[in-house]
Order: sequence, then structure tokens, then C-alpha cells
Amino acid sequence: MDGKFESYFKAAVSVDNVVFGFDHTGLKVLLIYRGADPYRNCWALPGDLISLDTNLIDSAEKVLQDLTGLEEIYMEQIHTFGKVDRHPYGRVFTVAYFALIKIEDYHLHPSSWAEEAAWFPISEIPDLPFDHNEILAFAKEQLKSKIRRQPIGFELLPKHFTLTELQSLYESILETEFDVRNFRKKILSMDFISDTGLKQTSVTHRPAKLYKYNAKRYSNLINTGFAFDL
Amino acid sequence: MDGKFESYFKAAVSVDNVVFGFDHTGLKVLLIYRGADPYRNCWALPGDLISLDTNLIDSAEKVLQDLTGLEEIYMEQIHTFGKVDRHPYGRVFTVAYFALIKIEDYHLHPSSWAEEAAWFPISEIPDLPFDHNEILAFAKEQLKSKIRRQPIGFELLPKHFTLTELQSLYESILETEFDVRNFRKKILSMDFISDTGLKQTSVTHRPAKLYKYNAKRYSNLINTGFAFDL
DNA sequence: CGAATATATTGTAAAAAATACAATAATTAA
DNA sequence: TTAATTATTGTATTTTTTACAATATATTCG
Repeated sequence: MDGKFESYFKAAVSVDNVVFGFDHTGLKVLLIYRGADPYRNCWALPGDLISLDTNLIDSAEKVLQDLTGLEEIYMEQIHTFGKVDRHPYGRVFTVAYFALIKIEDYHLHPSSWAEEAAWFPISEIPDLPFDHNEILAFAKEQLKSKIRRQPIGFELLPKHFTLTELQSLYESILETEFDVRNFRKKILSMDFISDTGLKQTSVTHRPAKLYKYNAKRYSNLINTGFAFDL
Repeated sequence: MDGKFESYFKAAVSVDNVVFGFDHTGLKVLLIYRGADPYRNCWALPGDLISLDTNLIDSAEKVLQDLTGLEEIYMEQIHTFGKVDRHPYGRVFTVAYFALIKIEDYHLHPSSWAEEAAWFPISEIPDLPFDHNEILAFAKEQLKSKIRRQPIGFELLPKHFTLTELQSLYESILETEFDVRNFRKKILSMDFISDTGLKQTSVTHRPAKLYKYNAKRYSNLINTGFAFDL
């Protein structure tokens, strides 16, 4: 390569993760309280600059791993943001990912760059630095559209869940309501959610049956041309 | 900023465009014959390194503009590729876009970096440099999934088109076949394709009616909760 | 133990959408 | 006028979606 390319090799690339979690109060996003400049002492999306010797996806996974201590997190690249002035230190492109985690598996895992992390209800997100509010809005739309066509909702629920919980998850994310009977009919007819034979315990009313998602059955269905669509 | 960030600002970012076109022989992709290193004298996706003072989308649009001479091209970001060794000159991330153009509006528009450009049928794509075959495969899947849920197919057709052409477009992209009667019933029931009152000329058989896409009607429908799904 | 409370579970009829299927119409060319 | 070629259209059947409310199972409290 001759010198005419030099001026291009002065950009940085970061990853930013929109980490979703879900509990009985609704959909939540994990934010970190920045302990370093720029935007020290602000809530922001967890992210990091990428070292030149690290693959994109590895970098995104490492951020998540450091933050949550969890392995095998469901992640998906959503969009790359690259406005000229989005970062005060220079030209930084950021590749955004969304991640879905089981909120009850999450244990706070202090890392060197995050003083603190906390779950924020999706409807109570503060002003975020950089273009993080824009990224979050994008991620929310992506999740909404994705969850209707792929069985990824289960990533947000415990291994065993009730149909009421499942319905509530879909209702939160899609911002709509379903008829209880029709929702159950449809979900169960898809044949990849199976009864565990177990029931809820420690509830003060009729306990619900516990179900689990059967990924193997789902991929069998896909191979026969089945298309999930809620 | 202090010196500890310096090592991150040594990456380059490029854009690569997967430009789709369609005619009676099927779906096509526009490739350029590279006149400069690296990979001089290879067919490749049209793309360019991004200057530090250029926004991502502006850069992608400029590549298309220089290549086709067309304005207002339908473009959409699809994915960012960033494997460590994907570029021989250093760490280059590339943001891939797909673009849909009306193939008959396209006139070859020689640009400084492209010696030649040509349409390749989607089934006859040669080996491409970098990870361009991977990018192309990704774009094809994206187009397939997108075209079922958004009325973007019209971007590939002339302003006035026959229902047979429209059906053939969908069949090419989705790699399936539709029943003629059912396809027409469904498309026309969606109410945003209107009869122009015109007919084909210079055909040696019964001429077909010419229709046009009505974007205004489509957005009205969307606002009433309508969801396009083919 | 019975009643009150709370949530879970289930079926059916009507409407809408998807599917399967083939005859007729309009044009040019011979 | 006929042959050739493609365009256009309808209907009956099946499947899916929708709308709608009564009964079941557990706990807690008198």
C-alpha cells in the first residue's frame, strides 16, 4: 500500500450493547454508570472501543461477559452509527448489538470500567450520552420486529415459565394485548413449547403449569417450511 | 483525551453496496471491475473507504451516485463486517448497504475508480475479493426477508409495470411460485397498486394493463395499522 | 371446615383469509 | 380466418383468526 491510504486509517470503532431483561414489571435495559471520560458520571449503554486485533463479535461478547458474567448470551448486530461528530475524541463509528438475558441469572459483576450498572424500565430511560438514545430506540424497534418472527422471547424468560408470563412478555414488547384463549391456542399449536409437568409453587392462588421452550422441535419445524409469526 | 486512546484510532471504515436490479431474465447484481489495488482486476462490490469528515450514509450514497448517476436510490444499511484480516492493508471495517434500482434507468457512468461495471445474474456471481461473497449472501437474505414485509419491490420495476412482471419479481426474489389468480387477488386487495389506464405496446399478444405503485395510499394504510405481508 | 379471593384454564361459533383449481379474453402473426 | 401467445377472472373448500365467559384450582382468612 502506498501513502494515499494513510489518512483513512485514523478512525476508531466501538461496540455498544443494548441489553434487555424482563420481569413481572416489564421490559428493562441494563445501563452502566460511566467511571471514565468522556461523559464520566453519566448513565450510558455498555460498550467499548475495539482493539485492532479483536473481531467485532468477540468484542461485543466480551463487553457482555465482563458486565454480566454470563456465557452464551443471545446477541445480534443491529446497526452501525457513524455520524462525524458523535464522539468528542475523534471519529468513532459504533456497531450496536442487542442482547437478551434472563434477568434472574444476572448478577452484578463489577468490571474495571463500570462503576455501577442498573436496570432501567424501558419507559424510564434517562438522557444518555453520545447517540445512545437513538441506538436504544433503534434496538427497541428491532426487538419488536424480531420477536414476532423468531422464537427469541424465551431468552428473556427463566427456563421454566408460565403461559401467563409468556403472554405478558409479548404484550410488553409489542405494546399490545392478546386474548388469553387465543394466545394460548396459537402458541401451543406451534408445538415447540412443552409442558414440563411442573407447577408454580409459593403462589397464593391456583398455580400455573410450567412450560419450556424446545429449540430442537423449532428447528425441525423450520426445516419443513414452517414460519413463526405471532 | 489522553494518550491511552491513541492505539484505537488506527482503523479504517469502508462502505460496500450490493446493488440489485431486475429485468425479465431475473434478479441481478451490479459489480465493478477494480482498477486499483488491492485486488486490481477483480470483480467486486462497489465500495469506498470513508473519509473522516464524511457521514456513513453520505459515503454510501456517493458511491452509488458516482456509479449510476442516479439520485434518490432506495438504500438500506444491512450489516457491518469486521473480521481482523478481511483487508490486506490494515484493519478495515466495512458497512454494507443494499440498494434497489430500476435497471432501465441505469446508464453506465464511468468513475475514476471503476474501470468497468456490469450486471451479474444472482446465480452467476464469480468469486469476489475480501468477504464480498459473504456480504452478498447476507444482502440476498435481507432482501428476501424485507420484500415480504415492505413494498420495496417497486423500486426494482419501471414506474409502470404489469402484474405479471410484479409476480415474476416476487417469484425471483423469494424463489417460489405463486398462483396467478391468488397473487393478483392479494396484491390488488392491498389497495396501493393502481391501474394507470394504460396498456403494454409492442407486444405480440394480448397486451397487459399497466399499474403503478401508490406510496401515499400505502402510508395511509400503515397509519391505520395495516401490515403488508406477502 | 367453609367462604372469599385470586389467578389459571378451556371451547365454540362466526368471520376472514388462504388455497386449489381452469375457462375465457385480447391481441398479433400467419 | 385461424393459430399462437399471454392476460384476465371466479368460486368452492379449507384453514386461520377472531370474539367472547364460564369453570377449575389453589391459598388465606374467619
